[in-house]
Amino acid sequence: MSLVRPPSFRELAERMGEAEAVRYLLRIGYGTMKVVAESGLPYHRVILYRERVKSLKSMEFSRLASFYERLSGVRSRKAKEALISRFLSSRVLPVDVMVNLLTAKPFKNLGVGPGTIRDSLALASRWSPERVEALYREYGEYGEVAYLILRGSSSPLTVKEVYLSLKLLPRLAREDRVKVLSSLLSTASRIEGKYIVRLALGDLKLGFKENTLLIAASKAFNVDRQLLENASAIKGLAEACRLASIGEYMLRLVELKPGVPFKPMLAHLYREDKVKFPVRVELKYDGSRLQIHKIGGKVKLYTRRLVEKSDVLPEVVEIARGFNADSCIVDCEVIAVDDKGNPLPFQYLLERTLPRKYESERAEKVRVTVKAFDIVYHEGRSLLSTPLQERIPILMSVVPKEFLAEGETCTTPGEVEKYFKDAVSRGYEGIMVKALDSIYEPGRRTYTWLKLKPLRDTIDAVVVKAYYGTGLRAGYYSSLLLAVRDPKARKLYTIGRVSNISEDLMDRLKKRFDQLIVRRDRDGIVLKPEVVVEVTYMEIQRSPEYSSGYALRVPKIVRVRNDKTVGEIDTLDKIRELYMSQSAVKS
DNA sequence: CCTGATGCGTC
DNA sequence: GTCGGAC
DNA sequence: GTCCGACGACGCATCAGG
Repeated sequence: MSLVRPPSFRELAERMGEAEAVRYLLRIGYGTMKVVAESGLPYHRVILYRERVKSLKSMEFSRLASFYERLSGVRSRKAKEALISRFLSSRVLPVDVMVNLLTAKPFKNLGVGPGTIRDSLALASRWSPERVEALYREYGEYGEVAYLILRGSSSPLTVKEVYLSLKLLPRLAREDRVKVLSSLLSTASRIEGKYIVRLALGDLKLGFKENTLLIAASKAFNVDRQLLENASAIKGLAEACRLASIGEYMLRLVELKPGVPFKPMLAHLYREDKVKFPVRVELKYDGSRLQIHKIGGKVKLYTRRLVEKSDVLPEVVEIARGFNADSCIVDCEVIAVDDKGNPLPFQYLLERTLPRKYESERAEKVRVTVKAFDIVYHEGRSLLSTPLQERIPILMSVVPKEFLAEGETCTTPGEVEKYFKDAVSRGYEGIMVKALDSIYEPGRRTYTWLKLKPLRDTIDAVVVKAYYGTGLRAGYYSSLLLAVRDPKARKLYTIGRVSNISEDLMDRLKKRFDQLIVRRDRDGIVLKPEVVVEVTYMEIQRSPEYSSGYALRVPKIVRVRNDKTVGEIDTLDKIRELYMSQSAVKS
């Protein structure tokens, strides 16, 4: 038996530092959990060291958390702007990091949602997951729940430690994600816990988003707002702010170039008083936005949120190879089509655009094509400030006719009306109306682009369940499950949920619903079918989810029908008919 | 191996 | 994708 | 007018659990 006591973790850490000590133990064959036990360090920190993070030194996370608190404490946007502006000017951290910590954007795809948070909080607080979830229902948000149930420790976390731990999550199995999160939460103070939860969910609930931050940054660094906006659409907000902090001249250097995706320009809903003649009207195709970048033989495709789809849609890459330009960026809609080239319902398209990998069987089942409607870069030249009327001829010279969105010029309301009616009768989603003198403003929603859609039929349906709201809607029933009747089977069949309910109406409905409760379940109250509502929608889809076999896409409440009883609501047969009449127009 | 829960991104 | 609501 | 928060449907990806 050896008389030499092996060195304790303390001694090792003093000799070589915490990180090295952990790695030493791992090297000599200790498992992660054994290192945790031996060192007394929190699990997340051991994992970080295991992943070769050298130092965790940086600003204390508690300082950031109290800044978050101050921000959420002030109500007016002006005040928030001022606080953010001062924070950014302070440069306590690199500017892009500060921006990221305010938008939580880097924490958007961690594979963490309410379920993971519930389990992590349960583990950290030793409450049961059921009780944690019950609190969530009451408060509508997990940050507050964390604040309520964590015991709170005073061990100082650093910003870097939290940042890196969260960024690590996607690479871990779910079980380990829960362990890392709960380790962070056990180490944190209660306020810190609240914001760790919110960061992990990618939503800080500070009452502002990118636009407010952008204005604050333009003030903090004294740069032109338009310039910053433009740079942000191309480089992302964090990078644009970093450039702004160096100097306005850096923003001027940011230019569109093929291969670098940018946020596409968006349209407002049509309003008659917003139309500026002459306009270009175009068919509105029911597909997904797609940016085609071409540079020499290389083609890159990006979605609206800048997700690259080049490998998933090889047909589109092939189409782009045929464009009559060496370099260009074309804005278009990708749609699903049948063998004859006729548009298919949106559902089909999802089977092609959602997968992350290309599979030939899928491609054979659902074909896709594109309908291009704009060009923003051509042979080395940005066309962002070139008016639409000049971009269109360039587009037409680059893109073969079959891949162009159908459109024409209108100079009077009558012509627009005629074009619209024709588009609807041909089964299209509606039309776009664009001012001919408009420039292309990346990332902005402007009134120079308008989308006009037809009013659809309405359906009278009965409310069979009401769901608890979350966040600001906690305590209300903010969404309603609807059903139609089948007179033959004498049964009700669900057709989906609807949620655009004003606070006023929610109050009134709550009183009625509370009289009709059949039973409560985990996410809402099941009701005696009595309250009738009239709803409208964009489209009826086949549904695997609802018992009717159909669901409403983009459903909207029109009004509550106090004059109708369950016996008088619409029937399943009518839903079937409406569905059939849709597909009939399309083919 | 299948199924359900969860998360994500499209509209 | 939509809507309601605050500012 | 602008911005934000709270919501709808779908299908795919991933993973835990039977």
